[in-house]
Amino acid sequence: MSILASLQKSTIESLEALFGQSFTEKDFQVNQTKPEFEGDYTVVMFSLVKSLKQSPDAIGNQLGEHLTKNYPQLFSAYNIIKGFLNLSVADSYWLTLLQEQYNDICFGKQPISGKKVMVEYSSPNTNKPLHLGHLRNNFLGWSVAEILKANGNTVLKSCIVNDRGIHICKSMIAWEKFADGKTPQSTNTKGDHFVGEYYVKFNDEYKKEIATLVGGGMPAADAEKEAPIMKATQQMLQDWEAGKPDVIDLWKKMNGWVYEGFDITYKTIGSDFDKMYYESNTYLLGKDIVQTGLDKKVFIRKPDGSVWIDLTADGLDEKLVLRKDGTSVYITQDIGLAQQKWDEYNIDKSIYVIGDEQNYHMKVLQLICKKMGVPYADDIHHLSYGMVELPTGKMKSREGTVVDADDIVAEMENEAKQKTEELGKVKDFAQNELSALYHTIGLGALKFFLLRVDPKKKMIFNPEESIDFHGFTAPFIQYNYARIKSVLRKNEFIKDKSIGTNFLPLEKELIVSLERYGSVIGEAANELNPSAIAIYIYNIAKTFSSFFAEHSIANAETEEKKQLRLYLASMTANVIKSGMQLLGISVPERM
RNA sequence: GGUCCGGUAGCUCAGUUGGAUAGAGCAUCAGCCUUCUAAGCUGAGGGUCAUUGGUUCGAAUCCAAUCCGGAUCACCA
Repeated sequence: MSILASLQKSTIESLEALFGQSFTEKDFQVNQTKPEFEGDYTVVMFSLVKSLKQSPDAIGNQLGEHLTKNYPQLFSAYNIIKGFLNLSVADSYWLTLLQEQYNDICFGKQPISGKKVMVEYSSPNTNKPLHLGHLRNNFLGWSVAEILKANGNTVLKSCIVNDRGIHICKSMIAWEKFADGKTPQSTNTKGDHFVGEYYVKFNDEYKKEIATLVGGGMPAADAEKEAPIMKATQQMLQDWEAGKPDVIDLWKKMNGWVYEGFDITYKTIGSDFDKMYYESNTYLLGKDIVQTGLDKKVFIRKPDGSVWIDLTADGLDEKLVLRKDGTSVYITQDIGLAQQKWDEYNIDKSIYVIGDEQNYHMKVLQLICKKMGVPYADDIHHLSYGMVELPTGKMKSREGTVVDADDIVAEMENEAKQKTEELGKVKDFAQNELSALYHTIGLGALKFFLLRVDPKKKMIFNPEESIDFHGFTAPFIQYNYARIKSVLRKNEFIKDKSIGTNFLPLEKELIVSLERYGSVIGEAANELNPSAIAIYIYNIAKTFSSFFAEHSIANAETEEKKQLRLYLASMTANVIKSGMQLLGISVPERM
């Protein structure tokens, strides 16, 4: 049990003993004590004043007295300032914690609870390479999955690949028209980048054709539909759906190129999946559910044959679920795929990591599920994250204004290489060790940069300014980890040696922070928010860094102090490594 | 226009769900390497928490109105 939970429990027991009423942890608030006051945790008295009809200080005195007298193993002292009861946790509590946990790599994590969660993330299109926005999605999804695991859930990572549709046909048409038989191999280009070039080519050509038509006097709206390359693309989509062999062959060939490219990127950034869904397999799903919905009168069929759901009563609009020709739309397959996930895996919760531009869509999906009365409707959760934008605005693959994923990773690794060489601390590393280190630092800095902010906030990335390696960054945390490991390599624990009986302020601050790790994992899991972990780990590293500058471990005043500090350092290293792992960031033994 | 999200230091962001004098990093300035890794440490300056009103012991946090920015409201996905 965490010290916070113990404090809540003992406070309830004390209040009940003192005042003969029953209480819950919601009747009072517990905070960490501000550094300018004496104590570790603070119980705020004001909320108790009304029901107890006594002054805050009077209640605080009785409670503080009762807690220190009856729970001496937990609390050693108290003071009251303006209605805040500040409690000092007994040093023996922290010392015991340290002795028991200093070398436990599972510290803070929950045992398996049996809950099964699916996290869908990444969801790429097979007509272009991944960009910085996809990286935010990938890092978030992967990290949330790890955080949920650490909190006791069984997690399945899934991915729906957007591998068919008009946008895929666009790059296919452009390749047919302009490539002259070129391939990724013949041009020595990564497959996803190769295909992406033709997606851009399509749009260039499409714009030209529109301009010509408009120049000839056609209204712009008509020109968009009448442009020959667009008509050819639409014909190709129909041929694809009809299964025309040469189109299918081309589709398979070009998707194959993209997958070869994606495999490399996913391997580099450390994304993995337990289950792949392909839209080419799922796009017909959901049609039978629409029929059920019609029978249940959840959906309505209009005279032209199209099927709709009326969500105006819920503050939304009428939404199409089936076209008049009977073909399905985006939401139709999502309804079907949601069902399939439950049928296949018997999951308790389904999390979709999707950008906030699709908030409306996901709301509609959930509402439809509710109205259909499916049992999992409330267990669908949209983890909505903000877009990554450039100072000039949104990134657009069509127009080539994107920060490419492969490029930015390579740049970060290169940056790591330069800085490492400047510092010259690892001159004895072999070449493969060096490249591994650059990867760890460069990718770590990038992941941390994208994960340290609240997911739901949009973020602006300025390619002109390089991502920092100092301060609130992964390299700073990694650096502190490496410093600890260095100390631990040079100084051995002494068996059965006592670790003394008290703490200096920075030692205390560190152990109090370390103790909170489990609670932080719990919070991050509840809120699906990796930034909670990032901020916490950074603060641990920062506290350690101050401590490290202030006090010597190797030359501590006494053997006891040295042992205590070695334990503290060891536990700090474990928590840093564990927390960074939840973010998908590894930590080097040296740097 | 409807719905939703956001506005905190020059910049990028925290702010424990209503608690004590609003905190970090970057940038600026001043110190600190003959001792465990200076990708570091210590200190300084920097704030009308968009604005106005309300709720109460107490508001950056909750409510209302207003201003500004963004997303979305396709027989696209």
